[in-house]
Amino acid sequence: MKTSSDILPKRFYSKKASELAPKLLGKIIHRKLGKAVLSGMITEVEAYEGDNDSASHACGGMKNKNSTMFAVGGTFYVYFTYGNHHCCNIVTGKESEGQAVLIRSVQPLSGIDIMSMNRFQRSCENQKDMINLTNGPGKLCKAFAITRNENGLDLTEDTIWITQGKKIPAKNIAISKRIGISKSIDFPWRFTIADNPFVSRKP
DNA sequence: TACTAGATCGGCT
DNA sequence: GCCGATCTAGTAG
Repeated sequence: MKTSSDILPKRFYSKKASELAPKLLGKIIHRKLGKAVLSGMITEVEAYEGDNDSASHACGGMKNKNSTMFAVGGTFYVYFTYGNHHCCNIVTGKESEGQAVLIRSVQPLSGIDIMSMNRFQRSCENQKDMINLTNGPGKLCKAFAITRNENGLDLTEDTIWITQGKKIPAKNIAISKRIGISKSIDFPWRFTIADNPFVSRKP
């Protein structure tokens, strides 16, 4: 069991989104749910910056919907899209910069039965179910029971927090173009752990 | 296995 | 109205 000293400090999040994103790979995200704690290793992320990034929610300035994205680095930003999907982001940089890293996939580590019930209303039966549990932004939010109620949380507090986890060597990080957007699609700001099956799509 | 379309709803035009 | 940082089921090959 991790201790609180492993929680990544606020200053860890003070970098630009595109610099921080690869460093988040291999980190462990934890989410307290009642008496249980769900956790998973981050395997896939995408960076979204404010300026020069027309795909970012922050592009065009602060609005009601995206105001959390302009919070200080280390804040959790959750938004709702396509009718029934939530996506979760980690805000980076300084306050009012509007940068964030989208978490696209994690590898389930603990609380797997609870995640599976959240998503399938049944237990995982095989490896395929395990992968399908959290290999996409909407999927992992459902498995972790993340909704807009969690928007704006501080990632150094004890509801949702991130710990050091495993260090991923640079050569095991695959870089590719972002997925699922129609603007600024050429930015190489998608980072995945090479050879890890828990990603939404191979680069 | 690969591609296509429908679901579904909050916020912006 | 329309569109979206998605997912799933369905059809074709």
